[in-house]
Amino acid sequence: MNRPRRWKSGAGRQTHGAMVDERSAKTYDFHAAERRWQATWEREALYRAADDAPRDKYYVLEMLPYPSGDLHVGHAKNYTLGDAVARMKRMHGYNVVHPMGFDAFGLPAENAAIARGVDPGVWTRDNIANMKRQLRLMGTSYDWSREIVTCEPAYYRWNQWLFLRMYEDGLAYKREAPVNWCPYDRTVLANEQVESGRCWRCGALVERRLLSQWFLKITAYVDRLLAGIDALTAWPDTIRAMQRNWIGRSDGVTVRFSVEGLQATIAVYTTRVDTLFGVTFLALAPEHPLVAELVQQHPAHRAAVEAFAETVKNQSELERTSLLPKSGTFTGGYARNPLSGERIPIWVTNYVLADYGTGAVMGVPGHDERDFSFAQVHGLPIVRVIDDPHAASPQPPVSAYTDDGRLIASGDFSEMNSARARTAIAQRLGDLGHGETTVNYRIRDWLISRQRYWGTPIPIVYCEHDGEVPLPDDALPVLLPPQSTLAGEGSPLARDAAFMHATCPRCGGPARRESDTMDTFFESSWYYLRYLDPHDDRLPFATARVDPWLNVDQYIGGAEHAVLHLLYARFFYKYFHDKGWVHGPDEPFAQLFNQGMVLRSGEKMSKSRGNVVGIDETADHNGVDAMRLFLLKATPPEDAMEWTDEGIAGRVRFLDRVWRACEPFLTVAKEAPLAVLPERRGAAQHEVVRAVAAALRSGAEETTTARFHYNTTLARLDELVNALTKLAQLPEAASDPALRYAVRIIPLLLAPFAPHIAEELWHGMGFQRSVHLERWPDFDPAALAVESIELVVQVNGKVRGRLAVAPGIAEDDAFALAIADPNVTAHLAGKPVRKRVYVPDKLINFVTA
RNA sequence: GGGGAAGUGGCGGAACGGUCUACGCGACCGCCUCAAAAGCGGUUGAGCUCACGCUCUUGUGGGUUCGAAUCCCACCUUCCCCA
Repeated sequence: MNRPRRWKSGAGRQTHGAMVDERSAKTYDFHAAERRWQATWEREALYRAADDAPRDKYYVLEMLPYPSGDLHVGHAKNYTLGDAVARMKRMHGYNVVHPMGFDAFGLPAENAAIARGVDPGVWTRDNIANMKRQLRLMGTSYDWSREIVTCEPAYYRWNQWLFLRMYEDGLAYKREAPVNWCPYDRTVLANEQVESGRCWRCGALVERRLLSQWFLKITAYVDRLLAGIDALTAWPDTIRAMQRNWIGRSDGVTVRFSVEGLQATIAVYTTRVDTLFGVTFLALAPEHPLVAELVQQHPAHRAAVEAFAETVKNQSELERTSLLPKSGTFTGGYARNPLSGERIPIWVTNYVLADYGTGAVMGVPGHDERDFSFAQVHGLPIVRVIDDPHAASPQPPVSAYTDDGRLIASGDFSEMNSARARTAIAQRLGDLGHGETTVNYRIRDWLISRQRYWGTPIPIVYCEHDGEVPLPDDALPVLLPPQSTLAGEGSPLARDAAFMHATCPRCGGPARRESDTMDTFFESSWYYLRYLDPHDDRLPFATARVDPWLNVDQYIGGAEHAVLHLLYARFFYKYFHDKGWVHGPDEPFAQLFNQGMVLRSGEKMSKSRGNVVGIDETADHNGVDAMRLFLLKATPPEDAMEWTDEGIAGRVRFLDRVWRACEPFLTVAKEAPLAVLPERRGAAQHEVVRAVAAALRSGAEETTTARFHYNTTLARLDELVNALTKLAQLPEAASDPALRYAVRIIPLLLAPFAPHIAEELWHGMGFQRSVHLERWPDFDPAALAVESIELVVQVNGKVRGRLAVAPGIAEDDAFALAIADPNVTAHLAGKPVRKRVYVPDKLINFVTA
């Protein structure tokens, strides 16, 4: 860890003592510089964001990390990008707030506690200490005075406070519902945390269980969440599309079927009401409330229906909706088609879910694939009511025809096209009182109950006399009891007698606490507001403190949170808006940037694959600046990049080249003026000054456009250092104004990307104040002007000549030169020129007949 | 099945209607050295040609245009999300 010098370049040191001394004086010692400057920045609180500063604000935020332990270079890519943006914005004069904290509740800590017998709090805080060390080691410019740790009572009490406000407003409620149960983590999961029927954390197949659970009513905001997506033009289209799909708005019709012998009707929701005349059965979820009445009416079917319901009960959503043949059984009951009057058998099936739509669907096997396969297995009739224009329908049909088309065998509606029929049939159903148009959403309320220990206790008690009672604010926080027994069946808190014992705030009688804790996504739904008022002990955040900073200008994180965190946070923010706790923009995150992963040998880095490249080793072997430069240089930041030993070595070499080119001239460079372009004595000087301007322009443009393709900016820096290396070899280089200008400005160009060597060079020139308090210089377009440009001459679109001409050459002169070019003349070969295209300073194109 | 993103030298990428391949990596040649490493300088898409040059080349095939990696259509492949 503390080896004083690096591992690869500057070779010979380890074997030839004389060379060590000779060369090391000239070689950049990144270890010493990086340690020294990190300590200095920390001591001077260089990155503290001032709340009262009058300058333009800029809030740059990286997604709150889970403190899982060691960071690797994949994490570093994310933080390096955010840090470069923050530094660049500071250099452009913005008052930047760039905070960091830890999403510290959650299952890994609890599972580690069970596996190794350590306290989850101790495990978490140890990890946080290590991660903070590593984040500092990376040279990041966080304002640590704003740090938050979500497992601390000073933070989670405000989760409880917010929960109580939502409870008062009817947005937090408890109900019994079939829920996703992960048998491995022994807790329920939100729908957003189930991926292809499996637990998002452990991959276990999720089961369905009927449990009483706490929900947040995100569906109350669904229209605003959907409409808001349109305004998020600075978000990646992929994320916007994913959120739209997840919300899943569909416009359809609710149809009510009367049931023979019962007063009740069965409501179904369909987007294909044009196929209503093709209904040959109704399919109910086994949990549908009418099932009990139907079996009472038809006792012969009771045993079969009840047995079926029992087998379905524990099936996962995946098993029910996509695997294997659909199963079901007849209830004995019949309904009537409200338009055709046809008699329709009522079945219970596994593929209809109780909590989606109405818990019942109309079975149209002629035009729906799942209905088709169900009808085939159970011998139900398959009727075509939409004409298939491509194929003469075989009888019986061999597949469902799911496209729109011309209606047939549909009474008055025959011959209409599907779109028109949907409107007409909805109208008729409305007139008859058998249905109406309905908007349906795929998204369901957010289930926040977790039957685990390491989370925010839900501030509710159950009183024998008053029932469910919310705690008053002055009873907060409800603290997590220490030393709970974590292993075993059921919720750890429920087994903690001392915790569970409570007093009813209403009647003073004995009460039992809620033993569920909150989903950790609750914490991360509002943390970015707490950063702006991190020590408030009266409110989660004060409106007057957060408003001036809102909203977040640039949010940076992985795409995996597209429908989890990013949807929840938007929901919370809209609620806060309604409460008047925040004002200003309608959305919390103005711009979103999804950075790509770091791969090793083509695979994602993970401990289980054993291909992790750690921060500590990389910092030790190559230096932090080299690591940052490689992460930014290899690809555009949104792309996945491959970590290679050759790639990082290339950046170590680059920094050595910077040092060798600049270090001998530091003492003479300090007084070089930056406001005016230096005298340029020859081509080498012109090239250096041009390269400076190109790098300045690139860095500024990538920042203001929020494209952040600093890979191209760093390419311009490579060119600058290449040019400077050449210039530095000329005699009398030390007195060259162009060289002094470049050496003076290079620390400023490096500052956002390689902050340590930038500071080392800057102080080497004799400046006392940090380079990170300096401005990004304006570039002078005059520096980009060249004496001679290459004008391309094409004949019929093919390059036939290149002319070296002065920029701004007159069109007539350019054509005269072009015509005189022997190769151009040869290709024109006396053919008449039909058209001449002229792009000034770029190209001429002769088009012949 | 639906939605989205992307296919450019040996490799990562640049260019996003005007010279295809900036910059880096790798490879090769030279200088320095007793030698090597490091460093510095140079070469590096393919084919044809003694050479001047010519032809081809941005997944494939069409289209628009004086001109297409870039815009449009179809297809192929890879990755991501939702079923």
